[in-house]
Amino acid sequence: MAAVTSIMRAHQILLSQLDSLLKPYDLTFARYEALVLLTFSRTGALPLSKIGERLMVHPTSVTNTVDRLERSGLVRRLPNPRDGRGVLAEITDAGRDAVRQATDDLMAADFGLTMYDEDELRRMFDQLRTLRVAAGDFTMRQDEEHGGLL
Amino acid sequence: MAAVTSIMRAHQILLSQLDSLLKPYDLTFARYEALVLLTFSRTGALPLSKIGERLMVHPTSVTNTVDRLERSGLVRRLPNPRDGRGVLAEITDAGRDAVRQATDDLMAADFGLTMYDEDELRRMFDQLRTLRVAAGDFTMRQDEEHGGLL
DNA sequence: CCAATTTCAGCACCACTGATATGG
DNA sequence: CCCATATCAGTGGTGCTGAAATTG
Repeated sequence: MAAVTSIMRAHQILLSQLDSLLKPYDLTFARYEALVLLTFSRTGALPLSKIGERLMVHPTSVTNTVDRLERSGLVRRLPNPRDGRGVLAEITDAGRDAVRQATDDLMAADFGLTMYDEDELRRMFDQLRTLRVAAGDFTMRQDEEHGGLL
Repeated sequence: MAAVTSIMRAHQILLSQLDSLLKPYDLTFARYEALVLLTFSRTGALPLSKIGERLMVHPTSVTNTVDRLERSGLVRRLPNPRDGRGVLAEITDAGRDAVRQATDDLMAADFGLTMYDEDELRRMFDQLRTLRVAAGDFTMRQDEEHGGLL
């Protein structure tokens, strides 16, 4: 139970710090993750379905996230040329600028994890990986590089 | 960044599992935490302000949580005899029953952390403690025991 | 007069369900 | 005909802000 509470609180603390840092760019952490994913795709565009898979979010949530990004001009929707049912979200130049600046700010703040060194962060990742694997994370094919950022 | 993402996903995975387990009792994890806190207080009643401190949630969120618990009959509101401005949330018999059964279920499911042994869970708690301390968690006085559960 | 406690209205966000239109 | 993709409407939960009433 103590471990569960720790994860819940850690999430709460981190999210509030990151969202504060991202606010100037009209981004939330969820929207930032989606933008980063697009940045590291080969063509800067991905089907919404693929975004949902990678980020492990519900299809309706992807629609909502892309709506919000599109309204801010950071992304634009395109019909998927390889699937008439599908829609691509393509990052715009403004989107690339926003990601770049936001990432600079996040890195300057060590993603809110200044209190840990490299080894501790790696151990934390390794430990939580066990839980994520058990839940079916990490099961997608790595046919698109994303710089190991996600 | 990888560590941040891990914490976010771990939270997402755990919360969805725990909420599923708690649904039969008309509880969410947030409401369950509040009930547990009351269970381990001496008199079974606490001021809303203290609940907010302990759980690190906003005053308006405490009001909302207690509203929901009161509607389900798991808690009742009382005026605070030691502060005319204050309100106590007192756990009811139905509330104690719900906590007992819900806790049994959660323990049977190892709180969604079956894949870890005792040592790993302790290490995880210790590691995340650093972050929580930096954010001001753990700073309240321990004038009420809560069984080390929170 | 100022501060603390609680509540309320309202807003943003996330997760989900169920239904629907369209295309593979 | 069935399945996949995406969208929409709507619900519940959480987290906040700003304002108000009450009391210390």
